[in-house]
Amino acid sequence: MKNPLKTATLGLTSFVTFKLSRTQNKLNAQANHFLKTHSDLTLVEWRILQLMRLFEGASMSQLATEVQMDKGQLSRKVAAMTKQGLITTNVCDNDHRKQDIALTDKANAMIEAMMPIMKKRQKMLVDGISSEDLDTFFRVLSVIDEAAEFREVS
Amino acid sequence: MKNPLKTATLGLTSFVTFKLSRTQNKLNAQANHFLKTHSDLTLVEWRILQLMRLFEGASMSQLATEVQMDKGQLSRKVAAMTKQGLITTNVCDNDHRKQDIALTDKANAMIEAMMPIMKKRQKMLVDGISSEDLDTFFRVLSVIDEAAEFREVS
DNA sequence: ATAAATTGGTTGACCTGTCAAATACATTTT
DNA sequence: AAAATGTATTTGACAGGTCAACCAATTTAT
Repeated sequence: MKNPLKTATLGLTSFVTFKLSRTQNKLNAQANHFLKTHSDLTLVEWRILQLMRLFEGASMSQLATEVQMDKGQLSRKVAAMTKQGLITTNVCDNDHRKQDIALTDKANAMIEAMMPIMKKRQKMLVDGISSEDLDTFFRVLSVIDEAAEFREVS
Repeated sequence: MKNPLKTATLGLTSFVTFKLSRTQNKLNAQANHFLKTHSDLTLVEWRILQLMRLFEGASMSQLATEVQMDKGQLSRKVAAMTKQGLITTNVCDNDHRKQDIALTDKANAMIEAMMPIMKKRQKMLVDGISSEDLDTFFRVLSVIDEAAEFREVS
């Protein structure tokens, strides 16, 4: 254990958010590492590609709200990725405000190349955790996720 | 439920990191909201104050490694917060590289004023979760936290 | 039909996060 | 004691994230 959760030894234990944030930072760093060593994609780009793959046909604002991502950031990233040849955009026929966005073959190839590694990583992360524990984990996480929407205390 | 975890309905279920990141974003937004409506502190500033309170006497680099925070960012923030009168810095007598940093009365007052609200928030987040489930949650989180350090798959 | 409100997307400004290089002091080696 | 190495902090550069203003197209209300 190179870098133990020393916070546990202090009063921080009760602070769910400290631990979550810490782990989250480490996970991001790890994901970035894998992407950098196996592709030219950044984490943000990878996430956008995944999103587009999973929510095929969704508009930009749909994607943005779907994963709690800023629409401005998404807009800029989509523009950049279009320039890189990963995405094609066309104004929607029905609604001229919307953009029809789609993955190019190049993007799909990148996804296919990277996917096995990222799947292995996901498996590795939860390796050794029983499925009951994992269920509980997700259930608790989802309760916290909902509670994170409250804007009033007490 | 204003903003359900729709990801659960897709193949994303298996992606621990997507959910964690999503929840983490929402938690940050919530913390920022509480801090903004009840104080003049940003989330980063709040975290630094907490750190200094809990790891009293620690050097900047100790604090930084302790919570996975960039030392550069910390350095800049400490400078800014010193200007705001929240922190005092003095070059350490023993080792002239180090800075002895300490909270001012103003900072301590801010912490005391804010603490009850933030504690209530933490309670609210885990309200209704049984202590067994919460234990499991933290245990699983800590396994993931360790696995996040691996830099090789398969 | 026209004004008002809403929605999808873009842009600017600014703060946060990350990485690497630079600086300055301290310790170890020779 | 000088050179090399290590450590604490600062600074620069740049990507990522957030907020708010903005424009254009569409829908709703009058």
